[in-house]
Amino acid sequence: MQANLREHIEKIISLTDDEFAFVQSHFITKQFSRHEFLITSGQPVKHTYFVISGLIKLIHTDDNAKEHIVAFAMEDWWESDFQAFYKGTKATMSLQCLEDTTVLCLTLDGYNSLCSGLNKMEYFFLKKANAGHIAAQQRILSFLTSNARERYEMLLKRYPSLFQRVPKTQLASYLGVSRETLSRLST
Amino acid sequence: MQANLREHIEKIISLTDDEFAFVQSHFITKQFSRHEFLITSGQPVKHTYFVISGLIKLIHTDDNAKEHIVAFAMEDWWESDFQAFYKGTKATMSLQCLEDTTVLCLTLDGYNSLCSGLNKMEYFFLKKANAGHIAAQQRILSFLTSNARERYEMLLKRYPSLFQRVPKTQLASYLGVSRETLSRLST
DNA sequence: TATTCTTTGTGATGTTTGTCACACCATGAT
DNA sequence: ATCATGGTGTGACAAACATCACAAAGAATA
Repeated sequence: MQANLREHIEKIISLTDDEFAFVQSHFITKQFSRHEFLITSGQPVKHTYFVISGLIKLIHTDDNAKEHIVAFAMEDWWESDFQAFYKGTKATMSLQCLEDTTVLCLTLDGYNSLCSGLNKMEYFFLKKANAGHIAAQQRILSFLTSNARERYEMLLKRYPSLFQRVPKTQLASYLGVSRETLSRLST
Repeated sequence: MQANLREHIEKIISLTDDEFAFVQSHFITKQFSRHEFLITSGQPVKHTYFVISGLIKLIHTDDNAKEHIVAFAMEDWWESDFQAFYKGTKATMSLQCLEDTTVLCLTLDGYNSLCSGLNKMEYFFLKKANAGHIAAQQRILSFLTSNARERYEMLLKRYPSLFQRVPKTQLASYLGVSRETLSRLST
C-alpha cells in the first residue's frame, strides 16, 4: 500500500529502509467513498493527503452557492487546503471524492516532525512546493492567454485520463466555463 | 542595502550576525533601469532576484506577440522564471523593469549552497515556496469566481500602490482583460 | 518651443460566453 | 417495472468582453 509513497519520494531523494520506516510511521491510511468529504469548508484542516488511488477535487463554493474546482488530485498527488493546513485556520475550501479513494494522511505535527527528523524530507517538500507553485503559474498563464476551447484542449492533452473519469460538468468548473459552453466546443 | 534582506528573512527564521554574513556572501547587488530586462525569454536564467527597490514584471509573450503579465514584483519580493531557473533550461518568460530597480541576485549554485550550508534557509525557502503556491492558487480562484471588475477591485484593495505606479495597460494585462474594458470599469 | 511617445478615454461593432429552458438518455434505487 | 437522479446536448436570448478607430492630454526629448 505504501509502496506508492516510497516510489514517489524516491523520485526526488533516496531513502534507506530505516529512513522509509521513519517516514511511514507518520502516515495513516484512510478510505473514503465517492462524494465523501476529506475537508469541509469552515472546519479545521487536520491533514495533508497523499492519494494512493482514486480521484478527489478541491473546490471553493462562492456566495451564490456555485462550486468552482481549484484542483483535481489523483494517484501520487498531494492535496489539502494548504493555507488552512499550514496556518491552522478553518478551511475556505472543501476536498471531496469523485471516486472511491484511498489516501495517506499527514498531520501538521507529522509534517514538522518529518522535516526536522529527516532533513531530506524537507528538501523533498521544498521541491514539491516549488513544483506546485510553477504548475499554478502555468494555469494562471492559460487563463491569460487562452480561450475556453484552448484551455479544454490543453487539459485533455495533459491529463487524458480525466476525460474518462470526470463528468464534463466538473471539467467545465475546473476550466472556468459553463457546462453548456464546454458542451458546444466539441464541434 | 542588505538590511532589507535580513529583515525579510528574519520574519520567518532568526539569524546570528555570522549566519547573516554567510547568507549575504551568496548575493550580489545589481541595478537596472526602467525597461531593462533581467531575464529574456529564450536565454538561460542565471538568477533568482530579491527586489530591494523598484518594480518589475514577469511576462509571457504569446504567438501573436501579445504580452501577458504573470506577476509583478516589488520591494521584498522574490522573482524569476522559476521553472527555467531550477531546471537550468531556457527562459519561457521575461522579467522586465517597470521602474529603475535594485535587486539582489542569487545563482542556483548559491541557492543550493545556502540550503545545505544553513539549514534554516532551506526552511525559509520552503515557507516562501508554499506561500507562492497558495498565492497563485488564490489568483486562479479569482479567475474562476470573478469577472473583470471584481478582479480589478480585489487587486486595488490588495495592492493599492500598484494603482499609482503602473499604467492601466499593464494592470489590464495582469488581470486578463483588454485595456479598453478596464478603462470602462471605473463607472 | 516643437515634436514624438505614452497613456487614457470612448464610440461602434462583432465575438465569446453565460443563462434559462427543455429534451433525452443512462444509471441505480425502490 | 417504475421512478428519481445525474449527465449531456441544444435552441434562444442576454451579458460580458474584444477589437478597431479615433481623439485628447500629459510626459519625455530634441
